Amino acid sequence: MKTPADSGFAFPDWAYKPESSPGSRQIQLWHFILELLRKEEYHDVIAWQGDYGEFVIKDPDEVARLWGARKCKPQMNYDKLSRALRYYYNKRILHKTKGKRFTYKFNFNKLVLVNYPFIDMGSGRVPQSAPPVPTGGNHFRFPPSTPSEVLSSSEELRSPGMFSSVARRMARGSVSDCSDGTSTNSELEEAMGADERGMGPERAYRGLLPPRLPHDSFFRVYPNPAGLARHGPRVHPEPLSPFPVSPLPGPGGLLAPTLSPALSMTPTPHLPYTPSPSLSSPMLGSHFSFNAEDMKHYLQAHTQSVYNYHLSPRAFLHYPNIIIPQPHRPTPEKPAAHHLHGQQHPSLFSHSLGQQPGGGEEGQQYPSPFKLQPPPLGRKQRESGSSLAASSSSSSSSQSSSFTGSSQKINSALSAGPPKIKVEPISDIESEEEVEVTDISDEDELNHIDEDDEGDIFTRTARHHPHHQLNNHLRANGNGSSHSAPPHANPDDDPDDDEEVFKTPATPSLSGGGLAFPLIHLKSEPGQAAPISPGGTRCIPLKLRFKRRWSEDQKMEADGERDEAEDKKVRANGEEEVGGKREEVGRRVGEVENGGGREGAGGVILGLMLPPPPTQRRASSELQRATAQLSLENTGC
DNA sequence: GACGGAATCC
DNA sequence: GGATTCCGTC
Repeated sequence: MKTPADSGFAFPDWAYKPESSPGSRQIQLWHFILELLRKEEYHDVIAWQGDYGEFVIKDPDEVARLWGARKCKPQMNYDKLSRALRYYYNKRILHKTKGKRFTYKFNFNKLVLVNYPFIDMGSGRVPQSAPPVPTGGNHFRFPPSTPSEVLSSSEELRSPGMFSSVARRMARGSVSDCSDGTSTNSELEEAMGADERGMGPERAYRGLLPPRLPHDSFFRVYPNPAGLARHGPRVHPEPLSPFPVSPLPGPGGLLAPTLSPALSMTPTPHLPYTPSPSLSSPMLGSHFSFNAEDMKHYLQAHTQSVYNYHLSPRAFLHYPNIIIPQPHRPTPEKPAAHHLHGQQHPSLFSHSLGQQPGGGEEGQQYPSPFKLQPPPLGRKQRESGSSLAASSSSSSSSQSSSFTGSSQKINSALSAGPPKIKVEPISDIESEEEVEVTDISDEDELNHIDEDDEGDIFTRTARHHPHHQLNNHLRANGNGSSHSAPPHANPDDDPDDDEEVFKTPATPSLSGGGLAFPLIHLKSEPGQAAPISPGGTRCIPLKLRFKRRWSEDQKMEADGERDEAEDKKVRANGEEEVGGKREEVGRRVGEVENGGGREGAGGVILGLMLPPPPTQRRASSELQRATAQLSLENTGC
């Protein structure tokens, strides 16, 4: 059982970060930890112990030394290393086992979802050291509800040794170019068996993968488009529940997936198990058994759900061409239409999901079957009432392009009154306790998804996105399309943002595909004409929009000119107050001019400020000038 | 020992 | 971005 070297657990090449490439010093600490953990040579230094995924650093100094050697940081010590480990807390990669010294616990679920988002599901290799399937055959059993239900403490079972190939590869890639002669990697290399050394990466990994099933079969969406979301972990603990499972295959190897550790390392009833933020909560009260076919479906759904709701936005930065459905929600009762079938629009997935530098063929090989879907509406957002409805109703547009942290700034600028949306760093928003859902969906079946431990990263980051805000504002002003204004209307001079929004393929038209909502084109090719929304409304250039507003306000101001004299008298008494307002407005204008709002955030800010109250007419004038200037700067729509 | 902020490096 | 380094706090 515990023969990691023989397990053959294979990750596809794309699963390996370039940091893991041979000679790279950029190996991440958690990689390294796993690397050590799989080596029996280092079991006196660090070893799996305790609950599943839990390990103890038996010799902190030595681990630090090894790490330092690996990173060519001779000054490394446990204090520094532990600091690095603590940074993993927020990332949910790791957490501390309270009360146990030097004991940490991997959150493989998060670890893999973030770092191995496109784990190959077509490989025929299965981790033999994965948690066992008690019943064998094609059936899987979910972990016990509570740790107390399992008493077995087999070290072997605890140890997620299916990382063997990963670690093997990491070991291969961990050859340090340090010349101090203390390279940990040399030790690790030596620790590897001859068979491992003899097998090149191509054979050891890539060779294991094909033949693969096409993605459209692997990631085929269920007949019920909403089925994915309907099988949430807590409300409907059904086979599609998006929590990890032990994907051991049946004799026929129906699944035969090369699963992410998150999936494969799920504890079984034999394993002691302590709920962890992301592993346990969906499992609570779940005790299932189902066949491999169900498992396959689940895995498909799970994988897709990862992309819909759970994946770290960072992972998406590598997949710039994803098209995000832009739900138009005149009738919130149509959430099912959000779930698109990948095979229906294969062109949508023509973009590459591969992220391996220099390995573009991988991405071409595996076009994305995923599209982001509007996350469900959370309780808090639902309860927030209609005041937020306008914002929520267009949140779907925001999700399409808001994998940036910059939206937080915008959100704060937009927030008037008590914030209804809690904006947190990405690293913090995955907290199960902190999940706040903002979506346009009213369908309860969807809502529990966002209560997953994985959190709804996209949801929260997306809904604050300036694109969304601007679109929302434009709609509110009646200037925009009845549908979401394409983000083309947004000035986006920030090249950084360009990297963080999904790019739209040349053939993005899903509008004719029977979708109940139009797609939002997150980014168009340079020079591309403003798209026509499915409703037929052409994008109104921001410049023109500002111009209109400018004209209106000019007219209004001219009308109010007659009152100016009287106003001055009043102002003479209230100069201080008005000045304060002017200062405030000026400050906000300054934010715009200073680029305080990216991606058209200025328009958003301005939009919320308009029309100004009569007492701020002068400030409005300044604002208008700033607006005009801004509009001139924003040439594109 | 553990935690996390802050500055800094790469 | 992912550490590394330093440090104050508990």
